[in-house]
Amino acid sequence: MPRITPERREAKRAEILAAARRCFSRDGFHQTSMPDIATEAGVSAGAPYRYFASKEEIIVAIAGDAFRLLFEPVERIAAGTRAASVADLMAASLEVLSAETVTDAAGHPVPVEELLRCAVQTWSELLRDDAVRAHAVEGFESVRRSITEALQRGQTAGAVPSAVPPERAARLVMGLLHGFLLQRVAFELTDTAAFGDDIRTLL
Amino acid sequence: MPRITPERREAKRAEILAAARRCFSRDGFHQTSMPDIATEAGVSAGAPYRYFASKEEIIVAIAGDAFRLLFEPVERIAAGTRAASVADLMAASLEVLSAETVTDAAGHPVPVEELLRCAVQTWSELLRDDAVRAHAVEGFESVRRSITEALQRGQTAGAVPSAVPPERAARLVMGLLHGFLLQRVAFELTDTAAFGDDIRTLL
Amino acid sequence: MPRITPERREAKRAEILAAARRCFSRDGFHQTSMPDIATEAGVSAGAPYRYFASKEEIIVAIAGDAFRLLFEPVERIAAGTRAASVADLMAASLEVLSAETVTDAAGHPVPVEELLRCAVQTWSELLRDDAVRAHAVEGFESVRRSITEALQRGQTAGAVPSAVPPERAARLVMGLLHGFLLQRVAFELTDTAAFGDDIRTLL
Amino acid sequence: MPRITPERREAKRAEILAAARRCFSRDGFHQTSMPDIATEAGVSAGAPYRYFASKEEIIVAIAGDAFRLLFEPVERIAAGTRAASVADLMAASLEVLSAETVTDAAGHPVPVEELLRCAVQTWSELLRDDAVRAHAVEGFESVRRSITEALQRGQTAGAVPSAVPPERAARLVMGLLHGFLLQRVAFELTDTAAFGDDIRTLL
DNA sequence: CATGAATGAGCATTCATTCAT
DNA sequence: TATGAATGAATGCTCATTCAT
Repeated sequence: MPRITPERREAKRAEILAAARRCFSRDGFHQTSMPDIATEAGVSAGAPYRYFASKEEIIVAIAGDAFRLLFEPVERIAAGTRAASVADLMAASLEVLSAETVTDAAGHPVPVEELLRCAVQTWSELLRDDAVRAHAVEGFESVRRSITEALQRGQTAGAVPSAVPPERAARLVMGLLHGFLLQRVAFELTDTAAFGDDIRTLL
Repeated sequence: MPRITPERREAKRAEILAAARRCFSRDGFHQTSMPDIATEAGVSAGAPYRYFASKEEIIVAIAGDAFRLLFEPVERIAAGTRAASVADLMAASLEVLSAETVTDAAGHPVPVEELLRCAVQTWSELLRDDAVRAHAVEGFESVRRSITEALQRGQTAGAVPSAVPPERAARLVMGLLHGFLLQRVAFELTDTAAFGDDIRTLL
Repeated sequence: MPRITPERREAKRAEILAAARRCFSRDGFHQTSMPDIATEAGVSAGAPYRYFASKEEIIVAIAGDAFRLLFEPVERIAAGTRAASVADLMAASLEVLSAETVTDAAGHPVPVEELLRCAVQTWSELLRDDAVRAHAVEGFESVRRSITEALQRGQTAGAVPSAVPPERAARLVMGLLHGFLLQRVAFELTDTAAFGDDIRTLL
Repeated sequence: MPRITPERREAKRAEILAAARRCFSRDGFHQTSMPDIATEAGVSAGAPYRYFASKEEIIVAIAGDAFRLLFEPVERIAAGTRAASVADLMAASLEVLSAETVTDAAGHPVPVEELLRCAVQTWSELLRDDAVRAHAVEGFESVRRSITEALQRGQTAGAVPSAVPPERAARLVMGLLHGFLLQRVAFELTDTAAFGDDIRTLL
C-alpha cells in the first residue's frame, strides 16, 4: 500500500521536473548538477532518483516537454484552421510563441522564455543523444504533419497557392517558426508582432 | 625573441582549433575534455594552454569561427548582389550552406557539417556565456546589415517590394537561413534544393 | 618525451599497489575507498587513476600478486625437489608460508600476513569477478602443475607411493596448503611447525 | 501482547534470512543492498529492520548459519563414529559437503552451494569483523573438538596411530575439509569422490 | 617552448537507515 | 505492525588546470 497517492507522486515528479527546467533554463543542461536540481526542488540529493533513473532521463523529459508545450498550441491552431493561408498560420503561431506563459498538462503556467531556452539546448543535445533526437524528431514531424494538412485544406479552398507541395511548404513554415524562436531568445528580437506582419506582407 | 616564428605559432594554433572543432562537432562542447582536444591535435595535454587561456576561450573561438565561416559567403553574396530579390538572395545563400566544405582564412577546407553542428551548439552556449553571445550577436548583425543593404538596393532597383522595411525583411531572411541550417543538421532535411526553390516560388 | 622514467613510473605504480595492499589487508577490498588508497600512498585522489583504470583493476592486480608471491616459493621448491615425498614438499612449503615476509619482484619485502589476508579475500572475490577468477585459477593450476610434476618425479624415484595419480594427489596438497593458510590467518593457528610435522608423521 | 505469534515472527525472520542468503551467495555480502534483500524476500524496504538491527547483523546470522549447517553433519558423524580412522572421518564428511542440499532447523532444504559461497565470504569477513570472527571461531573449535574426541576414541581403539596428538591431527582434518570446500566452490573440483578416496589411500 | 604528471574539486549515483503514516 | 518515501553521507571517477623538468 503506497504511502503517497499516485496523484501526489505525480505532483512531486512534476515539481522536480519544473525545478530542473528552471535550472536548465538558467544554467544549461551540463552546467546544472543533480544536487542543483534537488536544491531548487527543495528535496534531498537522493530524492530525484526515486522519480528518474538518471540525469539523462530528466533531460529527455524536459526536452520532450519543451517542444510539446511550445508547439501544441501551434498544432491546435493548424488543426482548427479551416483554410489558412501560410501567413495566417504563421501569424497565429507566432502569437503563441510570443506569449508570456503556456499552461502545462496539470494546468500550471510555464514561462515561455524557459521553454525556449530549453528548446534551443535540446537542438544541441539531439545531435548526440539518440533518445533526445527521437523525441525531438517525432515532435517535429507531428507539427509538420498538422501544418501540411492545414495547407492542403488551404489549397483545396484556394487560399493557398498550389505551386508548392504542402509537405514542402510545411518545412518552410517550420523553418520560419524555428528562426523566429531563435531570434526571440538569442538574437534580441523584441518586436515579435512585426515578424508576423512582415511575413503576411511578403507572401 | 620568440623561439618559434609567428607563422608557426599561428599554424599550430589553427591546428588545435581544427582539432577542437572536430571534437566539438563529434562529441559536443561539454562532452569534449581538454585532453581529448590535445590528443586529437596530437600535442601534449598542456600545449593548448599556451595558445588559449582556457577551454572557454577555445569555445568562444570556435563559436565565432563557425558563424563567420558559414555566413561570410552569404555576406559576400549579399554585398555583390546588385539588385537581388529576397528569393535570389536566399537561393544563393542556401547553396553555400548546402556545400560540402568551405575554405577558412588559411585556405584549408572545413566541412560544412562540422560548422553546422558547432553553430547549433553555439546557440545553446550564447544563452549563458556573454563572450559567446557578444561574438554571435555581432556576427548576426553583420550579416543582417549586409542583407539589409542588399534589400535596400533591391528596393531602389524595384526588384524587391517596398512594403517591408529592409532591416525587418532581413530578419525574415535570417530566420529562414537559421531554420534551414537547423533542419539540415538536425531534422533530416535532405532535399536542400527544394527548400530554396519553394521560397522563390512562394515569394 | 616522458617526464619520468619508466623505472620511476613503475616504482610509483608499485607504491600505490603496496598502499592498496595495506588498505585491503587492514579494511577489506570493499571497505577501502579509492581516497583511502590515495591517502595511504601519499598521493592525490586522482593519481591512482593514472596507473590503474579502476578500483577493480587494482583489486585484480593485488589478488594476482598475492597468490603469485605466496606460491612462487612453493613452485620453486616443487621444481627444485629431486624426489620429494609429499611430506617433504609440504614441510618446505609451510615453512615459506610461515615466514614473516617474502620478497617481491622489485626486491622489497612484503609481509606474508598482508598477502594471506588479501588471498583469503580473493577467494570471495573470484566467486563473482571473472577477471579475478581467471587470474586465481591460472595461478592455482600453475602451482598444482609444479606439485604434480614433483610427485611424478617422486614416484619414479620411489619416494612417493604410486597408489594415487600425481595430479590428484596434488589437489590434496593444495587443499592442505590452503587449509593451513586459512587457519594461520583466521583460526588462530600459531604452532605452524606442528602442522608440517604432523603431516610427515601421518603419511 | 504481540500482534503476530512468535511462530509467524520466527518464520518471517527465516524467510528474510533465506532471501539474504540467496542474495549473498549470488552477489556477495557487499554487492547486496538491503533493498535487494527486501525485494528478494518480497517485503518492504523497512521490514528487515524489524527483525535485524542492521545489515551487519544479517551478515553475522548468515555467516554463523552457513558454518553451522555445513559442519553440523560433520560433527554428528564425528560424534557417532565409534573408532574412526582419520580417513573414515574425512570420507564421511566429504560426502556431506558433496551433497546437493542440507536441511535447516525448520526442516527446509538449503542448497549446499549457497552455503559454501557464503562460507568462503565469511572467511573474508571474519578478518575484520569481530562478531563474525567470534561466531566462526566458536564454530570451528566446536567441530575441531568433536573430531579431536573421535580421534581420541580411535586411538584408544587402535584404529588411529597415536603418533600425533588428536587435537593437532584434528587441525589437519579441518584443513583438508576447508581445502576441499574451497576447491569445490572456487577451483573447479568436480570429482569430489576422488578427493576422499585419495585421502584414504595415502593415509 | 613543450611536456605530461599531478592536483583536487566536483559530479552522478547508491544505499543503509529512519520515520510519518 | 508494516510500508515505502525520504534522507544525506559516501563513493568511484573525471577533468580543467598547473608547473617542475
